[in-house]
Amino acid sequence: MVSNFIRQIIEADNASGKHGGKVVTRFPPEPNGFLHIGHAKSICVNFGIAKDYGGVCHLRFDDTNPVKEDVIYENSIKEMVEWLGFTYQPNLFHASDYFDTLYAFAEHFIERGLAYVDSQNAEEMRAHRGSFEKPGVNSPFRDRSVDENLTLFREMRDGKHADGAHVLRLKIDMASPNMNLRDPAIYRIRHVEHQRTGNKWCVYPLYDYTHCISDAIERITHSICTLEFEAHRPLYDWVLARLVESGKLPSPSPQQIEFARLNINYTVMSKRKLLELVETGAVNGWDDPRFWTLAGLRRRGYTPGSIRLFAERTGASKAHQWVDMADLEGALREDLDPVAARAMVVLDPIRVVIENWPEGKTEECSAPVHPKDETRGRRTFQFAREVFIEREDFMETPAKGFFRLTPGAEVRLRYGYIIKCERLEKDASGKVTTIYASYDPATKSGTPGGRNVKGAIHWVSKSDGLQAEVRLYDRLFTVENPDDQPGDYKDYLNPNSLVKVNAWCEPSLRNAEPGQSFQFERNGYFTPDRVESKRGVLVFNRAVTLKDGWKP
RNA sequence: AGGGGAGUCGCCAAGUGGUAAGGCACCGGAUUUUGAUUCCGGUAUGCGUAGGUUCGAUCCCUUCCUCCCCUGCCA
Repeated sequence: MVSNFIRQIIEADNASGKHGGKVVTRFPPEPNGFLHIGHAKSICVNFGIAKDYGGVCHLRFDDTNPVKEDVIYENSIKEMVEWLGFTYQPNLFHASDYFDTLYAFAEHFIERGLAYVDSQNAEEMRAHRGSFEKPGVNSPFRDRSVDENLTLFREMRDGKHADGAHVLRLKIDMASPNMNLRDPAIYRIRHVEHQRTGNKWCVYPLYDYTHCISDAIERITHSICTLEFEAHRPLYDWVLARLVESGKLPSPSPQQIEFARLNINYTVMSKRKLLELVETGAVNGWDDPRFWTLAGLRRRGYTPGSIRLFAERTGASKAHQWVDMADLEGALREDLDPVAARAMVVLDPIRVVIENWPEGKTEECSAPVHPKDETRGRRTFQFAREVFIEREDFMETPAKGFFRLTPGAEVRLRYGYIIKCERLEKDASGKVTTIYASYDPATKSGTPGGRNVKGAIHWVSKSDGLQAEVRLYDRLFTVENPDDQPGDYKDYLNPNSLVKVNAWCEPSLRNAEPGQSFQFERNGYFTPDRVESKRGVLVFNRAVTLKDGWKP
């Protein structure tokens, strides 16, 4: 386990007995969108740390803004957390579980003269907030009496005022250099039905006020979030300190710790841009396999283990991360290589006719399901007169170092026979349409003492091969950081990010199901598309290519 | 009257006063009927910059530079 600054804080707290050795973290998504790889990182950090220190991690939906939130997002988020391999039961919570307490605490702040109802509109509040260089000025409503504040706040709660008419603010310091401390709003009026509390409330608490109190109620020990909340920490601490000093909340309070969010090159991650790409049809839905949403990654063939490995490798720090897409791909290869069943699939077929093989004859060949695990058994397929090989495994005029099929030369059809290219047939444009070859009957794969050649390529015979659609994905954008380019980020979409091909597959793939991962030998890792692949109509997604060490 | 953070190999990332871990990538070499995997070996006289303190500095002090975040009744 790699050390990082968060673990150091926890270990120091455990050593001093600050929380009695307990570690309780939380993953607090707002149910207003789908999870992406950045959230996965946060999930792995929070659940991972809890697990490593014998603690628990809560899943808490930050559902304080009913105008933006929806249960469909909540369900999707739960599904993805589970898919990643983490268990949140019985620690599933909602900020809305605490609305009663939050409200009572708000009255408590009013009674202590630490909160007031402000009747300025949003524009006036903004104008009075000042700027980075200039202090703000107090609201004309700042000195309302406790009774007046209480009365007004209760009226707000009781639906006597329109949206935006008033807001409840903490009375801190309008001159603070930290904008978050310039009398932050903590309650606003929203006559909107809430997905969980229905029409019980028409005032809803804001994030800064809600989050810290929710953490404290759940006895979270370490509240891990991203860097942009650093400037909110003084407010987080201020609210809890006031509640602790009046005995409303226990001590010690949770500690907010911020780490750098994850960025990955050749993609965009903001909710707004993801939504725009979906709505403009640049991609096909939230689970498009080119998206780094978790739904997209899953559909593409990424495994939970690969994402956990990736999260572990990228670590947690306060320096801004800009991680190579290749690192995620590497983690997938590493996760899949030891377990993925192998199969031969020709993605870009070229016909080969073996002229000295009798018409109509077939012969069984076999190969291990996994080359390093014979207990997984073997798969079988036919050798026949007519087979398909990969177009890129043939070169009419071979480049230096090319040791696959070439005119007059030999190559092994993996698990089958050695063949020799005798002559070619081309169409009008010069494209090779058929390779005529001969085979050497003494070279069947596995023949003791048999001769061998340098090259071995994959193939599928026409006699028992299956046809399938295979979707080849590439990076969604052509530049490392689409957000940092002149013009619109959408100008940099990769027009070749999806290429569909008709492939020939060995028969063992007949019953392939979504959720299964296969290594198509010498090509990459593929999975049946969970939406469109069916028995008899196979559709595979390429999750990632194999590493290719060949350079001409 | 601004405040808060960050800068260690191509990408991540430990170390925080005793002479630069590790991973990924990359480069060699071995094995290989996947140009994959696996296995061996290699890769920062250097820690944003310039000074200072010290026997000794990535670490402490000072200067400067670069980047990120903060003025929602979003989270």
